[in-house]
Amino acid sequence: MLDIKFIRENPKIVKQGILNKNEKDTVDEILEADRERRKLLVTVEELKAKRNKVSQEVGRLKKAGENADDIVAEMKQVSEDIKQLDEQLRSVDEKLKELLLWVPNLPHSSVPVGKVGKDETSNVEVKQWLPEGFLFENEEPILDHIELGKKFNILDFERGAKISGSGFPVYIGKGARLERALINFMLDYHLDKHGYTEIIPPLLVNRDSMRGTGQLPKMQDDMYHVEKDDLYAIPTAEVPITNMHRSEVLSESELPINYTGYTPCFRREAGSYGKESKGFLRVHQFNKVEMVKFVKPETSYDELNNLVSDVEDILHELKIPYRVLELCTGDLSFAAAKCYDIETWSPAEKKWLEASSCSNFENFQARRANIRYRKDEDKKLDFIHTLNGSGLATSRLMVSILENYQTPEGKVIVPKVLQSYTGFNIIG
RNA sequence: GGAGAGGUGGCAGAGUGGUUGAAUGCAACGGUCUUGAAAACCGUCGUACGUGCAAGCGUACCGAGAGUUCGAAUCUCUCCCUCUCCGCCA
Repeated sequence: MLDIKFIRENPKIVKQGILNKNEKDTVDEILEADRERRKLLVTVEELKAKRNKVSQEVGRLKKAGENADDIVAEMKQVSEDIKQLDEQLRSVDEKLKELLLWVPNLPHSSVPVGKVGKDETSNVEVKQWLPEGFLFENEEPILDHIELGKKFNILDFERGAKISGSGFPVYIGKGARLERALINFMLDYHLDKHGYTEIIPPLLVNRDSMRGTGQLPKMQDDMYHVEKDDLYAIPTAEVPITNMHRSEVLSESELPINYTGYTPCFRREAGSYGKESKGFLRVHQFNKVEMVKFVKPETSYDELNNLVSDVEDILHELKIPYRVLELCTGDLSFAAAKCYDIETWSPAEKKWLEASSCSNFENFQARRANIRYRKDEDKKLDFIHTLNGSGLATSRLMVSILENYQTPEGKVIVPKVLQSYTGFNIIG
């Protein structure tokens, strides 16, 4: 959520940011509601001040045994007016809040501006890393991850569709073990090498949590919702973990807070059928190790770099070719001010696949979720900055691992760092 | 699912419907004392919004919402949450 004062004072900047993000510009509507709200507020507060004052006077008069009927009658009318104005105010207030919830975060000034219209072509590749001996062109025929999954009986998309519907993969035997190895390896690495604290959060969360991180109201249709209890299945561990500190005041000395956690993630992906939807490329349930940071505002861009570097470490260990993209304004998510995507290479698709997204939300989520810290220097409260990054999503990563680690003999080698976790070195 | 108890400031804990934003204690912060520290003593010590160049002023907030009243932390109703016990269950 943006600060209404900031919008009031910088409408042009806000409008430009919204335009660059291809979101709906409601700034004028907001300013109008804000003006109306303040006008009503001044009027009603003056009346309330009067009521408070006179009511005290009534008390004094009655105590002294004097008659107060006249001013009581007058105050009765004032109270009636207050009641009406309060009702108007409440309605304007609600409208304003709703409008504000739909305003996206503004892109950081360093973010490349995309062309008008939803556009990812202005994303900038800032880095590419390839393991030793890697070639983009393979001499031997390459099987894609679906064929490999079938061949070794380690992945079963058809049975997943039978059990739940398409997009719910089943992992079998060595596939399941490899998946679990990957999760454990990544978690252990972040804990031991990067110093994160592990969280196992709830997978169903309430409305306030979804609003806090910015999924609601915009992404309503993309989420699984348990109607009976009004709970949402998490689309990412970002939601429960960031909301751990919702409505809390943290002390400066405990920042930065670095959490990591593994959870399944659930996404309805409404309306996305047909587009890159085969196998693991787009699923309704997948596994992800997530990293979440709560930091002081002045450190958040350094922390964003740390986040990307923590993801890269994992890929170096796994020896998976990847590239880092700096997203342009048109490709930035609703809540992000700046974001790097990390994409891993799929030799069968001959494509880069998004396996991680590292974002700085600045104080956008902190405002929505009311997460603040008390500064040492002046003891004042301020919003913290939140960041998160996938470290990483196993589905896309699994595609890259299976496809990149194929041997000419038609087997798949388990990446070295995972072997102690899997207990086997080869599939097939 | 059934029964009961409770929700007040960072915490603990008062609060006959009328200078109560809220006693008191602890914690925290500043100071005096001390070679230093502790103790003791003195002082400060909520947040948000609005308004003003500013000092300031105003309003709201005692789980949430509605009601009674000139006036509600205090009375009434509804809801939410937490805890305890019983039942069911992994």
